[in-house]
Amino acid sequence: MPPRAGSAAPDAGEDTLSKRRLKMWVRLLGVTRLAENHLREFLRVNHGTTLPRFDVMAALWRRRDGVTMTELSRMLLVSNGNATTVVDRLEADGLVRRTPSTVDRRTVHVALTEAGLRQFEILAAGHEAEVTRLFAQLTETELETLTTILKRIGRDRE
Amino acid sequence: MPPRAGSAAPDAGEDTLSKRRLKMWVRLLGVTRLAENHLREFLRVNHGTTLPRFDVMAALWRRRDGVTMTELSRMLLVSNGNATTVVDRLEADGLVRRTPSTVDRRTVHVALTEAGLRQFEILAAGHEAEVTRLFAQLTETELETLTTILKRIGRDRE
DNA sequence: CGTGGAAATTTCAAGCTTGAAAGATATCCG
DNA sequence: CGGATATCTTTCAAGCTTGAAATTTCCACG
Repeated sequence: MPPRAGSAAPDAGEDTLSKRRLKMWVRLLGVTRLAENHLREFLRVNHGTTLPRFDVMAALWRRRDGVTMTELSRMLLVSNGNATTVVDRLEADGLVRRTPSTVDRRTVHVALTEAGLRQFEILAAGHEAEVTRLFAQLTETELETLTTILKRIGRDRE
Repeated sequence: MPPRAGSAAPDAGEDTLSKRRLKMWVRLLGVTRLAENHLREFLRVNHGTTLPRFDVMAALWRRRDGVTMTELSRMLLVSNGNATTVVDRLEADGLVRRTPSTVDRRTVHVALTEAGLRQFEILAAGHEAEVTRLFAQLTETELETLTTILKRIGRDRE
């Protein structure tokens, strides 16, 4: 690999910018999968539940007065069919409730039940502790920097 | 929310450190899902393939002389059963090949076939371009910073 | 040499996920 | 009003994923 002659690159190694973006993405994916695997294991062993169920409950916790199925699937970045089946199971377990909308008969409002609310509060505490453990090695500065950059990426795409 | 009296926090808002870690994780997950959804769509529409298939092929590309099933599942951070089924399908399509190990009869070596190699080279070019587009808005500095922090997180956990 | 435990792979059931199609309802506009 | 178009949800087939069990093989140690 010959050094590019007239290049303005500040000698950050052999890689093109494109390759560096690719490597960053591979790392990003790796860190995310590692954390997801860890959290899945935690939820399974300590609470007998799963990541997708937790995600749905967390979304419904944030929007306490209820959301439509479409809103839910957009919040979670999953397909509408997926949202349906996870909500089906949670509903069967009495953790969420579907209520037909009165103003638009196409839509359904989904919300946590009392039982769902109580269970989520327990799950959330453990989950937060686990996330803290997972990222404990980050300094406050790194945390801020990371959050800032991630916000910038998400922009225009949410 | 009363400000904590003797706190040493540099007024970065109302959140505890723990909540900020949680929010960072939520952003991290969001950015990753967004990018994954985008890449899945790209592979499906432009190449008629899927993300897990691409991931397996990419791993086999990096380790050209072949890996065992266990190595493969560790590289991808997925279960061994999962690796088996994805490799099954790729093998049925003639893109990868299983070869029983001569030294350890429990293990199998998996590698890309010629056809798999050729296909992967095409996929990889498109994939890289797409990743570049996805993260185009990051400056070089941000890219370096992000990569450094992600490396630090991955450490001790890989 | 044998035996017991460890490691590699596959198999399987259950749940997750997507993308497309179908059915119901709403909205726009001529 | 009425028809075309769009939106919301569910359903379904196919593929993905996990975690546990079963099978085979290896290795350490008595």
